[in-house]
Amino acid sequence: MKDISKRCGVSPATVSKALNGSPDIGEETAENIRAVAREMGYHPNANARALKTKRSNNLGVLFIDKTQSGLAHEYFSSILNSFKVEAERLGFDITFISRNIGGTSMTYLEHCRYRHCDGVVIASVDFYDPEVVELVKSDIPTVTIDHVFDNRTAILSDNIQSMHDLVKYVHSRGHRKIAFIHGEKTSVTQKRLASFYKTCAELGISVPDEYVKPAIYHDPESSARATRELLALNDRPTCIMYPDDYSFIGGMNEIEKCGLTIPDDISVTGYDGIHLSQILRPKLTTLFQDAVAIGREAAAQLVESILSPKTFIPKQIVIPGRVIEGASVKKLD
Amino acid sequence: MKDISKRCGVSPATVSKALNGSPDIGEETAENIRAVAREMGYHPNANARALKTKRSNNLGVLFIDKTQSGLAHEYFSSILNSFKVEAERLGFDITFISRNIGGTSMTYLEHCRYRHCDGVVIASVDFYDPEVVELVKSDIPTVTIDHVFDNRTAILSDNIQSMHDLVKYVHSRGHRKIAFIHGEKTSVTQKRLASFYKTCAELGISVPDEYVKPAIYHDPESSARATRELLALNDRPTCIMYPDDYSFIGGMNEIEKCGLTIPDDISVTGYDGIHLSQILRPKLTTLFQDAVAIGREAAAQLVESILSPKTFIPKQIVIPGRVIEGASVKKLD
DNA sequence: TAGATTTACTATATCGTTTTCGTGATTTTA
DNA sequence: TAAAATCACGAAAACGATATAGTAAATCTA
Repeated sequence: MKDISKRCGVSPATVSKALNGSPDIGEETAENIRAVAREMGYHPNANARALKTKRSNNLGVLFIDKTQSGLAHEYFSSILNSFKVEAERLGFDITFISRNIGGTSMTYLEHCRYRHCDGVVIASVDFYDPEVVELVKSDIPTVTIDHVFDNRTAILSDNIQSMHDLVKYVHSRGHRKIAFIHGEKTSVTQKRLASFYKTCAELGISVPDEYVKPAIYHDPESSARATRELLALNDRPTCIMYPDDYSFIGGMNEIEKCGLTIPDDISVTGYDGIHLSQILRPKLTTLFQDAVAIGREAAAQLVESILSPKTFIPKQIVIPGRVIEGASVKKLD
Repeated sequence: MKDISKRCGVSPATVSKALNGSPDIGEETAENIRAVAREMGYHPNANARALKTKRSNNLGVLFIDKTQSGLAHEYFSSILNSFKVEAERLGFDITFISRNIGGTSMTYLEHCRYRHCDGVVIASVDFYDPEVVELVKSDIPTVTIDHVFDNRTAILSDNIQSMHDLVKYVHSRGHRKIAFIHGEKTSVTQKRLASFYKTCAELGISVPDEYVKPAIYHDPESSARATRELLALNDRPTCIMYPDDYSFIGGMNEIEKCGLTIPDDISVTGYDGIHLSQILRPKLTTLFQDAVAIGREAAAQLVESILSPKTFIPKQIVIPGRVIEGASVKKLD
């Protein structure tokens, strides 16, 4: 900038203003400065800018999946990608937040401060981890996904309505003996489970305790085990609802091992609507969660809360899902 | 830091040195300063530090999959995750490099300069894109994955040896009519294809042209089409080798649609060794690419080249793969 | 013991921006 | 036409750290 100012015969302050489109610079001068800057290959230094403005244009991303498998879960990797795209469109880069940077362990909050993140999106973590709570309670704007903190913005997949729709669909196909394999206990699971019971009750379906089995999200092994138990029952369900599409694979193997065919002998549903679910044969009937919308909305809200801290009101945004009708739920008569 | 210096009755310079473990500070003073810093909740400002030292401790990541599906490809998302973990261990954060930050489009190189990345890892992009070439030719240290640039460090999955091993395994199971569905033309594909032909030649297997079909990586549709063509041949292959595990799903559907069973009627192999391949039944025989080692090595090399620019010699590191024996290749006699 | 070296620390400049306040010139207003 | 307002720009400080060069005191050397 100094060089540019010399070449243009103006002060560095003027260059800064011209480049940032400040109104109190003459049109002619500004145009000239911009031209020279382009010609000299000038590019701003984000660090210097961040230092002075106290805005880094950097968003933190706190995404830990417990399995440490990285970004294996398509639902979350898809949210992340969508978040990234929208954030970049709005002029923000993203930085992964982690403890254990360079041996010296810092808390999530410390890492955010170190990198001067303007805001943080939090998903797929243990929301009861004290370090996560500390971060959420700090003055750094946060958006959480699929979990609500008091007076903080959250983006939520509509698990209640979605589960309702899915059960209703299964019911509409004539099923009355519906089993549900659910994931480990989180607020998401609780919502789905409650909605499952409630919808069944509304539809006049009774749900024996042995039709509801616990498993682990994204873990085909545990779903296989649950499936085995369900198939061994005297009064078998006619439809098994899986905690997610990926877990279903485990169930699928079990079902085929018993010599049963989907959907002729037993019907199934998934959850998530990942790409894989639609290339399996039969196509899986599942609940599509709009990860793209969730990620985009998370970025949009976070940025808005950063740019307009005074007027921004924390809110909970619920993103609707949608039943994808595959061919895995047989029509009974 | 100023506050700390006042509280300790020393100068800010002393504080800086004490905190960075500089040798020319008295042990007692340093200890006291560290204690006070901890007590006052001091944390360094990465931007200020970067501004002064010209080192951001930030690594750029250039990862574009052409399908814009984000991080859907498990091989790459796994490399990325491993890279991230190792980079963080070494004290570096990572930043995604992209054009189109905040509307104003910048080149990859410009983005790197803007964020002052100390180095960049490049994978899964169009390596002939002029912007990628510009970045690689710049003074910013780079590491590429599965592609070699002159005088630059590259980490390569050993496609030649791997393909050799895989074909040899299939041959050892008695197969002589082996078809190969390959991905779109990249240097990786060329290596695998060449190795396929060479190994077949060595083993005395002739490969009719119609046994080699093009498809698109990670695209079950195109693999399904290729499979259809192969199954329609008068002289069917006894084994089909797929470009990757995920694509195989498309082939699997086609095979089952024909009423054929894997591996009794036809054998198959995958490539990548993603988690999915091992939960399918039958387990897929595939070639495991060590994505974790690749990512880790990429980070290690990149950081070394940053820390020791004088002595670092660009190199190509080849990471071996490994045949995972599933149950998808039948033993013929 | 005088000079040389080492130790422990400080003063100051600087990294590349932005921001605040000020100023002279020009234009508008009454 | 004199006073007020506006315009276009500059001077200088500041953001939070580090690096360089220097200094006084303590220690060593011959």
